[in-house]
Amino acid sequence: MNDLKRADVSKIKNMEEFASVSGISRPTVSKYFNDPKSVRQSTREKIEEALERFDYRPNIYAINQNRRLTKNIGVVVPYLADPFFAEIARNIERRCIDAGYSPSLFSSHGEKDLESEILDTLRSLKPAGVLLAPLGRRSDRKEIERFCRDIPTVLFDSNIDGVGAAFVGSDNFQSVPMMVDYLCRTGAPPCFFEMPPVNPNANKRRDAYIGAMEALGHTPDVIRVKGDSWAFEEVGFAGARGVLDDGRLTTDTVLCSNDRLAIGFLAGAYASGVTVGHRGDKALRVAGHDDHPFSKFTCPALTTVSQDYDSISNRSVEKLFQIIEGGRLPGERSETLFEGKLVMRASA
Amino acid sequence: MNDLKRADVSKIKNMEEFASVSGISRPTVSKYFNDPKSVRQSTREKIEEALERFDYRPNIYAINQNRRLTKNIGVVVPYLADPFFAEIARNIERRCIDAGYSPSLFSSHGEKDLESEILDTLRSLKPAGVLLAPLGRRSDRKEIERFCRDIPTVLFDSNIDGVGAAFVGSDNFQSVPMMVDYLCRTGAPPCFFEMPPVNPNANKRRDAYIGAMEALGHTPDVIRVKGDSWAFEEVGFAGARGVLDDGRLTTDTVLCSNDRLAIGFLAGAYASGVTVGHRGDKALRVAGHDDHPFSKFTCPALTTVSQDYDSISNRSVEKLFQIIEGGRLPGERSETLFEGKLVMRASA
DNA sequence: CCAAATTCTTTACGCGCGTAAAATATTTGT
DNA sequence: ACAAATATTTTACGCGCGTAAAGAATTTGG
Repeated sequence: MNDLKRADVSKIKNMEEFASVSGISRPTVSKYFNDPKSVRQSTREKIEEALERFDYRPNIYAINQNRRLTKNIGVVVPYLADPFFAEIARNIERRCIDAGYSPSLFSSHGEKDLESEILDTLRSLKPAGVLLAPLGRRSDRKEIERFCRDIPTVLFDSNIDGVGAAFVGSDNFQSVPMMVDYLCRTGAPPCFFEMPPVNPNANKRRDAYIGAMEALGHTPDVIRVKGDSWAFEEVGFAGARGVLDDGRLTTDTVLCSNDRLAIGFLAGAYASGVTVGHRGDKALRVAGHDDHPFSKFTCPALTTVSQDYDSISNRSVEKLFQIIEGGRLPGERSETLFEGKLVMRASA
Repeated sequence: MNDLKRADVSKIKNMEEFASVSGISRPTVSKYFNDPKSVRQSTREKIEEALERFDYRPNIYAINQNRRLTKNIGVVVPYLADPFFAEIARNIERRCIDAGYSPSLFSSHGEKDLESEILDTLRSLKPAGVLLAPLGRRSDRKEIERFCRDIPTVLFDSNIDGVGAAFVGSDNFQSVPMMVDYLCRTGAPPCFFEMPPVNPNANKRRDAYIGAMEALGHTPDVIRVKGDSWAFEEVGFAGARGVLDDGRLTTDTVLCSNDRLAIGFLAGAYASGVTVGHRGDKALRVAGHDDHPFSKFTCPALTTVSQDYDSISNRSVEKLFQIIEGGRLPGERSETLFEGKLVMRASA
């Protein structure tokens, strides 16, 4: 009674106290918090009743110190200021929480050193698993390999051959040819507008473009502009102005290697007084790739290929849980590629 | 020697082992990790030398369990898919890391419940302090108040009167009148295009608009459109189409309550075939507020008021550190407002 | 109603580190 | 070179919880 009264005024400070006010032993309470279903129904009710009267949460530091494996999931994206990744991160976080894990979100901000730093930080978090969208070509491959050997890691968005337990992304060799095909059916064959590839997707898309054009009997025309930062819009803008003002374009149709580049391109075209749209009265057609959240709101709205955020994030998380809960069976490294869908808007 | 050899092959597993291989006692090593400058130079060198030979990092869970106060900083933004917040978060994270703290980033995703959940999670992280940009009107005020009583918290971007140790944001009553003044000098007085305010800034901006118009001898004209989600672009798009197609506009100049709304408005105007720009041959002038990272790339580029990301994030962090390191002196609740700068682009 | 199976309690130890106190060593100032 | 100031070592305890083992209590099945 004395204990109860004290606990009533001041807050519960540890599991011992909480166990006593709930009338259950501490080890059982501990078991409850690890998995509520692992204790008898009547016991569970007692605990949950106490949980309503007193607000107590186990100390996560003490928990994690003693568990072999924490319930933490690391989530790393290359660039959080890109709404594409923000959206995927959002999805992933929710899935993890729903599955009883604690996600921690990190952004490499396009910097190799920061990416490595983050991996180091993650190590000390002793996470159950990690979902990693690498920077790509900028990444320190060795570093990431080492990391993946120690901690179950699923790569997404940007692949690194043979690294990690699985890869989930989109199938550029399906989506790009589809877009090329569409553009050729509806007008002039496109040129391909790209910047120095900061990640492997960019390369694959170029190769896919070239293959698709050749398959259709057209000569590929790749235009590479300068700029290797993650400020894609800026690069696209400057590139467009350069290309347009110099009259370097041999076709009136431009396929950009991603939407952000296309958004910059559109702005550049506008600034140069070049009209864009799929209708005949416009000077140029411009298409992108990714269905970036803002692509709906460009002027004109951007024709693009949608990447299925939901599927990619869901599958990544599923894969990771399989590996974690399957007890780290090596199995084979799996690659899951989702197909893109053509999104026809006004720009092409 | 035996110890050394063992440590050489297998990795260092705790501070005890690391202390022995570095020839320093554990408590001193502990002191070093808390603050490298707190030990003698020669000792520090010995430790850092050992640190290069063996890669050891103290177990953060054990550290945080025993420290009265952790070195964690919580960072909460309302909506991470908004590049504005992504950018601020980036700045804040860097500052925290540089100051030797570990930031943890959370996004409320526009959901009240999630915001409260995050505060709960933060509590159990026992952070030294928290930087919180609240959802605003959607926030659970009581909940946030309780939180701020327990943990040193600096609010930013969106104020809640009297809550938290400090507020850092931008001065809407300076920036909006400045924009109104500019628009009136260069053309017709603007109407104000807004959505139901999800945060106090929206309200303040409307009031500032009304005040500024009256001060200039014009009749304010506030147009409110439907939609109370955080999908501002969508709301702006639909709102623009509605307003334009119905001919509800009484002026050719539109001031939007923020850039994201303006981006949607521009897309809507384009879709409705209404030209936008500051030059006389355009049908409409449109201005925004915030200097959103994408505002440079709209068509036409958006005239807006820049919020100084850097200053806001820096000052927020500074304030928090003052409070943390000043030993939680209550002091007075300070409010810091930064002035915006007019950014003249093509849209108005 | 009884034995078997399950679940709980008790007891006890350990995780890796912070931290305090007292003893010892090193540096500093003069 | 010596006393004072500072830094380090030793020793020891505790943080809050996971977890294991053994015995006591409860539930289950027939």
